[in-house]
Amino acid sequence: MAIQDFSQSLPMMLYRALDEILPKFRYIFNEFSLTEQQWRILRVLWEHDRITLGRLSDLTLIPSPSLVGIIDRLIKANLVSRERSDSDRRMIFVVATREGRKLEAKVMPRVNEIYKEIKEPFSKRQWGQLIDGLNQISNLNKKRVANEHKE
Amino acid sequence: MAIQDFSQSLPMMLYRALDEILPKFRYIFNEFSLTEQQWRILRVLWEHDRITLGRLSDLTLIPSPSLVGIIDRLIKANLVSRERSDSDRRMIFVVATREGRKLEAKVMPRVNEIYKEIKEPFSKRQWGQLIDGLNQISNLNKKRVANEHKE
DNA sequence: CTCATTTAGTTAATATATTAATTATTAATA
DNA sequence: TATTAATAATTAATATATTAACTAAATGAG
Repeated sequence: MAIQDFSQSLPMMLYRALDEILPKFRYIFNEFSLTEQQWRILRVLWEHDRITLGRLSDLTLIPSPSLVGIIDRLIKANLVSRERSDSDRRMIFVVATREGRKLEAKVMPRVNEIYKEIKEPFSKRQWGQLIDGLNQISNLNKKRVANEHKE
Repeated sequence: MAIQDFSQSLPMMLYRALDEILPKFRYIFNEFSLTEQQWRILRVLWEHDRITLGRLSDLTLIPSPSLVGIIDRLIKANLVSRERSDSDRRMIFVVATREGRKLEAKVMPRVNEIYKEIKEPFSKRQWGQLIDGLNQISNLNKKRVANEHKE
């Protein structure tokens, strides 16, 4: 009890949860020849007409060095395109192509179905507690910083 | 509201939580020239005199094809060794070397310190709910299978 | 305006993940 | 026992992650 069980540590629990649910989604992505990361990018693009690489990295949690290659492959698959910003020529917008947009109607229903399946055995309260707890973990630093600023 | 917010989806919440806490640990691992995966393997070996690759893969959640190379590099660093089983010559045991064992006393206190820091802002009840929720996610299939077996 | 600094994106080197195929060994069965 | 099927580990090919260094463009103080 002194040293806690590794397999019950928070990082391993998070990994195991992902390990449990991701394969269900990947199975769908494979049908559309998408990788999980490609999916995440498209998923964000369906909510944004165009988005800079930096912001895309923040929203997808894909590190920018990885993003470069992933976008390259999405372009090769004719699902997105790159457009350099005119106002600030350092920035690059990523935009979904017509084909990229068409995928939404095909993939989302399948994904939503699986998501519902995962969520189903939880009560609304349980699920909320889980999400809250995860949110609290994700905001550990921000809260501390916010508190520091208060004084 | 019809389609839920991507950034609040369970997978992204899990990723974000990992993204928040892992760098804190990696900072320590780097001081000992360990990668996160190498750490996970050592962490398990400190609780097992020897362990087969298959079981090591289960406990660390590192896929076995990855394990091969990671173990190679741990051997090169003189932290573990491979020993083929006599009873079943397909199996290979991984064993920590003297040097590998010595790391425990150096790394664990540092890691425990960070872990405590992460856990601290949570009440015991909150933390328990989080762990329970994650456990429930990780056991989604097992429960269903168990229920199916009941009949 | 000029130079130092910051910012957005990229490149490079190495490590790991994913999926499928392969090898060696063991178990199972006719 | 000869064959076939299952298992443990590995290899191969491609994609992604991590960390550091780098380039080009924009910002900001003097």
